[in-house]
Amino acid sequence: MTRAPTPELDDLDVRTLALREATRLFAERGVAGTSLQAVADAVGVSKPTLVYHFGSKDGLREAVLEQLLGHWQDELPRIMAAATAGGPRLEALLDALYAFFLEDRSRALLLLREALDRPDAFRALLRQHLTPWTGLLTQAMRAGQAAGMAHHKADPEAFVQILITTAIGVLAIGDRANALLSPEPSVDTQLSELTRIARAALHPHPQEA
Amino acid sequence: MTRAPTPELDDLDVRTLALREATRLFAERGVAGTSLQAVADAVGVSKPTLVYHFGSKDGLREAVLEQLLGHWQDELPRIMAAATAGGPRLEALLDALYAFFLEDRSRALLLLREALDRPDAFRALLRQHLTPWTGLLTQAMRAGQAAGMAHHKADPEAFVQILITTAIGVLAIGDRANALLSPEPSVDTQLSELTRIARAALHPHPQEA
DNA sequence: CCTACCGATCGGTAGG
DNA sequence: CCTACCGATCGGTAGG
Repeated sequence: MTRAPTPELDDLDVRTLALREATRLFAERGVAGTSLQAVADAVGVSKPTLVYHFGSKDGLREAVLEQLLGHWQDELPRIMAAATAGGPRLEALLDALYAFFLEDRSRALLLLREALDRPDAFRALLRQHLTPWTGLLTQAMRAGQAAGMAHHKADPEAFVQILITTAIGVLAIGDRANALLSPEPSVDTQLSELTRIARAALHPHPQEA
Repeated sequence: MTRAPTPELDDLDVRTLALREATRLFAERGVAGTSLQAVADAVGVSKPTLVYHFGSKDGLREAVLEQLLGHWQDELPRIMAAATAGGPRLEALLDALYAFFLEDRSRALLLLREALDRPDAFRALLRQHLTPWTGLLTQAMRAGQAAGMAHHKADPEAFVQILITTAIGVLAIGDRANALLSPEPSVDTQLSELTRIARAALHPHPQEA
C-alpha cells in the first residue's frame, strides 16, 4: 500500500485520470463509439465509479468538453496579448493557434466531433466562450483595412472564420487527408502553407494600396 | 396495391431507399450513433431485411461510401475537363467542388466522419480514387509557377490539400462554426471569401513577377 | 421480405 | 469505491 488512502486524493486521481482517458477515447472513437465500460477499463475502475463521479455518460462528455474549453479560456488572453502587442500580428496569432492544438491532438478532434454530433450545443458553446475574442480580431482587421494595411476586399468575419476552420481541419485530419496528394505534405508543411496563404490573402497588393 | 409485386423492382426500391436513409442518418448522427433499427424504421422495413441486402451494418456503411465515391468518380472527369479547358482555372475548379458538396450536405459530413472514425480506411480510399486527379492539379500549378503565373513560394501539394480540406470543412460545419463570429458569415459568404483567398494566395504579386 | 429469437453489451441503479 | 443486477437495445441468425 504505497498509495495514500485519503479519499480526497483518490477522488482527484480518479477524476483526473478518467478525464484524460475519456478525452483520448472520445477523440479517437467518438462518444457514441466509446462505452462507459471502455473508459472504466482504461482508468482501472468499475463502471459505477464513473457514474458516481460524473453522474452519467453525458456528464462525462460535458466534463471533458469543459476541461477543453477551460484550457482555451486560460490561453486566450495570453495569446491575444502577445499577438496584439505591436499591433495585431497575423503570424503570432496563427502560431499560437497551431501550438494550442498541436500540444494535444485530442483538442482538434473533439471540437470537430462535437461540431458534427451536437450542432446546437456546439454553436452555443462557441457563442458563449469565443465570440468576444474573435470580435477583437475582426475589429483589428477593419482597422487595418482602413489604414490600407489589409486587403480591402477581404470580409473580416469570413476571413477569420475560414482561418480557424482550416487550422482545426488541418490539425484534426491533416495526417489522413494528405493521402490525397503525392508526395504527402506533412502537417507542418500544411500549416506553413496555410500561414503563407493567410498572409498573401490579407495584405493588399501594392498597386492597390 | 398500386405497387408492383415484382421482387426485382422491390429489391431496387428497398436498396435505393435504404442507401438514401442510411446516408442521411450516418451523416447526421454517425455510424456508431445510428442503429440498424433506426435505418429500418426510416425505410419502413424490418431489420433483417437490411441485413439481407447489405450483409451487415458494416456492409451498409461500405455501400453508402461506395455510392458517394461513385458520384465523385462520375463528376471528376467532367469537372477536370471544364476546369482545364482554357488552361487550369482556379475559380471553375472551386465552384465545381462547392457545387458537388452543396448538392448534398451528407457528402461532406460523411467524408469528415469517415476521416475521423476510420483513419486508415479513409487514407486508402483517397489514395485509390483521388490521388491521380489531384496530381493533375499540382502538375498544372507547377507549370503555372514556371511560367510566372502562379506564386513561386506556394507549395503545390500543400496548397491543393488545404483548399480541399477547407472547402469540405466549410461545407460540412460552416453553418455551425460561424457562431464564432458576429455577424455570422453565411456558408455562401465563407465560400466566396475562400475563393478570394485562394486567388490572392495563388497569383504572384506583380512586383515579384 | 417477415416473425421470432439469440447472446452480448449498453447506460444506469441498488445497496453497501 | 465495489459487486450484483436491471431493463433496453445492440447487431445478427434461424427458419420460413
